[in-house]
Amino acid sequence: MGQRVRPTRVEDAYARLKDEIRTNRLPPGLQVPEPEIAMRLGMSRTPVREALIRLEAEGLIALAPRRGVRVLPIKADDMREIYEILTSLEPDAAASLAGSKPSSDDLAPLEQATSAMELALADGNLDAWVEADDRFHRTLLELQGNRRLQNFVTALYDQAHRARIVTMQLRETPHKSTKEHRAILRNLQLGNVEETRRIFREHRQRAAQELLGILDKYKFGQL
Amino acid sequence: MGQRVRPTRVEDAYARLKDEIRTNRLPPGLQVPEPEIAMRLGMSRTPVREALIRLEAEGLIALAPRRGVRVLPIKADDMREIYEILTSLEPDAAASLAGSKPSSDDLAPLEQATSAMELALADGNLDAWVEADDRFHRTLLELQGNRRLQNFVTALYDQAHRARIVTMQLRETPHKSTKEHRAILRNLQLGNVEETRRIFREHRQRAAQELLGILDKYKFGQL
DNA sequence: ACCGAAACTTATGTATGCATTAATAAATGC
DNA sequence: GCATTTATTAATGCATACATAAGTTTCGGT
Repeated sequence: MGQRVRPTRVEDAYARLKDEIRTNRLPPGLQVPEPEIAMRLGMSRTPVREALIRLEAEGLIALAPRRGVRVLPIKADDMREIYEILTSLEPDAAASLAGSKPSSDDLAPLEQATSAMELALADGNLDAWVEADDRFHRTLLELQGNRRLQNFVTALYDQAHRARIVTMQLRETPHKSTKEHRAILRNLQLGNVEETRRIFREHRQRAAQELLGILDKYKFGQL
Repeated sequence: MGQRVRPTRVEDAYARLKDEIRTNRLPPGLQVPEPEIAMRLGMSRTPVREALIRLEAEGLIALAPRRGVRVLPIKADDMREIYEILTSLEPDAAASLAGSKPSSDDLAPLEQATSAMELALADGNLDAWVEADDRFHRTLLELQGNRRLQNFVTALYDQAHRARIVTMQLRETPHKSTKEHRAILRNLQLGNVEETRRIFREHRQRAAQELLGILDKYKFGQL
C-alpha cells in the first residue's frame, strides 16, 4: 500500500521548518539567511531552497532577496483576512457535509475530537484543547471531501496557528466554543443543513472577534 | 516606485510555463522530463525546478518522481471542487465590496469589463468575452481587498481556465452571464449587499452547472 | 516467439562552485 | 563629527556535477 519511499531532504526541511514556525520556535519577524538554515539542517542550500519556496507559497515565510528568509509576523490584518475567508468557507463546508447525511461512523472522529475538547476544558489543559479544536476542524474538512478546500483552509489554519497560541493564554476559557462544537456535531448528525451552517458561521464570527479583540488590545500589531 | 528589478529566470520560467499550460499549448496529461523543459527554455534545471514547485503549489502540474512533470488533466471532479469553492467565496466577497459603498470611480474598471463583455458578445468574439469575464472577476477581488482571498481564487481561475476554453466553443452564447454581470455591477453601485450576494451565487451556480454539463456530455472525463 | 536477466540510459535529488550585487564596514572629505 | 564614497563581506541566482535508482533495451535461455 503506502509507497514507502525514503523521505527526501526537501520534505524533511519542509516539515521541520514548518513545525518550528508553527510553534513559534522560529519567532515571527526573524530573518535568517539561507546558508544558515542549510547548515542548521545539515544539508546543502538546494533542498532548503525548495522547501522555502513551498513555505512561501503557503504564506508562512517571505523570501526577501538579500536579507534572507523572513518568518512572517502575525498581523491583525492578516488574521482579519484569514477569518473572513474561514467564515465564508467553513459554514458552507459543514452544511454540505450535513447534507450528505453522514453516518455515525463517519462522524465518529468528530465525536472524539469534541469529547477531547470537553475533557481538555475540564482539565484546564489549553494545549490539548487547541489540539482537539484543530483536529475537529481538519476532520470536518476531510469528511466533506473537497480536496482543494481542505488544502487551502488547512494552510489558513497553519497561518493562524501561531496567533492562536499566543492569544490562547490571554483569553477566557473557551466554554462557548466547546459548546458550539457540540452543537455543530449534533446538527451534522441530524443532517440539518441550514442550522449547521448558521451555527458554524456564528462560531467563526465569534472566534474572529475574540482573537482580533485580543490582538488589538495587547497591541500585537506586528508581532 | 516599481522596484524595476531584472526579471529572474525563475520568474521567466514560471510565467512562460504557466501561460503555456493555461492556453493548452502544453496539453493536459502531457509528461515532460525536467531536462527537456530546461533545454527548451534555455536555462539550467535549477530555476526550472523552482518554477515547477510553484506551479505545483498552484495546482497546475504534478511532479511525478522519475516520470517528469505532468500537466494536470482537466477532470470534471476538479471543476466541481473549484466551482463549489467559488460559489462559497465570490458571493461573499462581492457582498463585502457592496457593503463598503464603493464610489463610481472605484467601480470604473468593473464597468469597463462589463461593457467589454457586452461588446464582445455583440461581436461574437468569444475569446474577448472570456478575457473580459475573467477581468471582471479578478478586478472585483482586487477591489474587495482581501489579498489571500484574491490569490487563492485567482489560482482557482487559472486552474479552471483551460476547461473554460475547451467548453466555450461548445456552449451557447453567454447572454445570461453577461446580463448577470451587469446586474451585479448595478447592485454594487447601489451598495445592495444581500442582493449582490444572491445574484452572484446564482451566477456561479449556473456557470458551474453549465460547465459540468458540457464536460459530462462530451465525456471530458479525464482530458 | 516469449519470458527473464543483465546492461544501459536517463531523470532526479542534492551538492558544489561561481559571478553578481546588495548590505555592511571602512575610509575619506567636508 | 557627520555625510559620502569606497572597500569588504556575504547572500543569492544559477550552472554544473554526480551518485542513485527507475525505466528501457538488449540479450540469452527456453
